[in-house]
Amino acid sequence: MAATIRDIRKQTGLSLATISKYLNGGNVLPENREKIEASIRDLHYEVNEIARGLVTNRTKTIGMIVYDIESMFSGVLIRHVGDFLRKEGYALLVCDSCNDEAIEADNVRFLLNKKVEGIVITPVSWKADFLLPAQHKNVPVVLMDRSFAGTDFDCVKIDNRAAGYRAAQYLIKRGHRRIAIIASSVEYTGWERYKGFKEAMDEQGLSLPEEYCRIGVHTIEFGYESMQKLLGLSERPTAVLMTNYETSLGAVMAVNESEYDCPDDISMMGFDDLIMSHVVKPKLCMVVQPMKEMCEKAVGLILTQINNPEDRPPIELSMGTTLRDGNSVKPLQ
Amino acid sequence: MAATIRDIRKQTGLSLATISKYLNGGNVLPENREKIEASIRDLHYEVNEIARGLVTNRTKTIGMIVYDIESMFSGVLIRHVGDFLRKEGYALLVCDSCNDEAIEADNVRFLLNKKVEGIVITPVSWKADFLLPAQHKNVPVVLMDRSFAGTDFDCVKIDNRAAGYRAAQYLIKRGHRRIAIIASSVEYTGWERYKGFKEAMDEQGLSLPEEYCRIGVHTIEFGYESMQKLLGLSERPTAVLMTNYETSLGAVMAVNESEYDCPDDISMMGFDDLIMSHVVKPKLCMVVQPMKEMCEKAVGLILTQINNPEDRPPIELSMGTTLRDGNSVKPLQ
DNA sequence: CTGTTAGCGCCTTCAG
DNA sequence: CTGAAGGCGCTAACAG
Repeated sequence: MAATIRDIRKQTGLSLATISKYLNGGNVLPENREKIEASIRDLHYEVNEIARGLVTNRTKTIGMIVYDIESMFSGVLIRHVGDFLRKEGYALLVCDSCNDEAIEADNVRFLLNKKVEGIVITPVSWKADFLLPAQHKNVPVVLMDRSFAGTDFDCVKIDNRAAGYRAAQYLIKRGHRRIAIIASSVEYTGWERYKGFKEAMDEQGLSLPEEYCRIGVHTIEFGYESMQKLLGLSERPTAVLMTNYETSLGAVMAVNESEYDCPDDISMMGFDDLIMSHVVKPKLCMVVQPMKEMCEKAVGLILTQINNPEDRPPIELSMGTTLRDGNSVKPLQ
Repeated sequence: MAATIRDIRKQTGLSLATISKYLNGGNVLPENREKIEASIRDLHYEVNEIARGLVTNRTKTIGMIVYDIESMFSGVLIRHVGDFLRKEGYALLVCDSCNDEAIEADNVRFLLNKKVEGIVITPVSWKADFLLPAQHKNVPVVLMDRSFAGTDFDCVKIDNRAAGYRAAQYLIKRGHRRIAIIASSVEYTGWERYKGFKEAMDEQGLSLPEEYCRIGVHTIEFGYESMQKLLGLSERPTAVLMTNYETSLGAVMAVNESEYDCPDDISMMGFDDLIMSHVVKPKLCMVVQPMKEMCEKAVGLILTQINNPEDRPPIELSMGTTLRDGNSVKPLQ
């Protein structure tokens, strides 16, 4: 079996306490220090984090629950959160909620059993009940991407409403009047973005006919179908806003397969600049979230909570989005 | 703090051993069983897996290392491996190699420190050196998707060479002679699939001009660029094989944006039926891997190794692929 | 079936 | 600065 500090004691003649102190960065006489180091090399000793965890009550592990691991958005989030955490010596335990609230609740219990020190989550549910067990055990939680009304949790997201609003404004300013939207009533983000969009339209006195308003779910399929439907209307919209990456991707595919040209026949505006943008023509105008920064903030928040367990009001970070120019929107008039 | 079995002892008057036995599914007198269960409910007791792990030397955690978490392939793998593992009470610790061999080697050490009971990995490296530490510690390893020459590890993958071969045959049988390929020299899978393809072409005495042979890397970008280049050739190929999901996606986009029509002007054959297929028109002919079954097998192998630590020769499972028909390949003549 | 007694590998007092 | 002793929460022999 693996070497323990007892083996080192045998080799060095020092006591367990001294060795432990060395391991934890305490002061040890130079000669003893050398003895220990030599022994560690000799025995290929490595600290048993499990045993350490039992006494310190720290596992150096964070749980991350994503709403759907098959979404590309989740992949990017996991990568960056994992990266930042690793730099701090933390591991990431990943759980997938499969867009299902019951599984999501299970995941929380599961991670709690694993004694994670904190949970970063992109929630499926629209209410916070399922996080109660974490609160009871004082396990820090950071919400990402989505949040709940009147929540008690730290949260990192963009101002989805403002993003939707600005996107609409962008199109309106360029002379568009018949604007359609592909959004979601299932995902919090899609719904908020829709509300911002609607607000801007209302302010300008622009009507949003029912058939321009494609509210469904944030999937490639839905983006694709919706765009097909929109293109098939007798009075086509002149511009369409897609409220997330998947719907953007689906919509672009539908247009490219159609007889219509973007931006000549129809203007498009998307969300979330993931891999797609390097590939798609015309270059899509889109609302871009600072994904990496969001992950950095989320990791910062969770570590702060872990290291300073004092009670403080929850921090809600609303990150700014960028409107990235492209040539998928044609100025009218 | 959280309740321990000592608290239960206090409430029930039973001994630690009895309670422990109950917790581990042993036989306990009905009345004692009830007492314990009542106490557990009362105290909200939950087993401390850390403490348990310290004595049993089992963490009930498996590490999974993916070559690139931003690839959609990885997302699907993680989902299914995670699902099957959860059913067995195991957690999944996910690491991302970012397509980088150094990070990959780090990941192995990291997981070993976390005392995972096994490692499932889609490797980046083409040689097994970096897995030596796991072998030394007798930590089971299962390779997925890719493997090494003369390896000592259990492995679940498809016969990539045969898949490439059959895909080529499919096109040749339908009268295609000028066939191009978009493959990879970086990824093991792409390279193997290319070799199978080449073999079929050679057997039929069909030439593969250099400009038809686009060997690069398995990304959307590369698939996109490559298809553009192929479409721009004075003597266009009549069919193109893309050797993975990302390149398939990129190639489809390039064709749809071009002046050419699939399958009238160019036939296409892809790999890996992920989300895309529900959306893309024309329905792409593709080589389909049994992803879910592969994950199930991988989990089976790792659990077998864990539960029967006897030495046995490595098992290499080669799963069959399906050629899914579509209408992206036009029969010539 | 139940209870007692030792540890698992490590950290943390407290004396020295 | 170092050593001895006790304990983190649980399981694994043994006895009874």
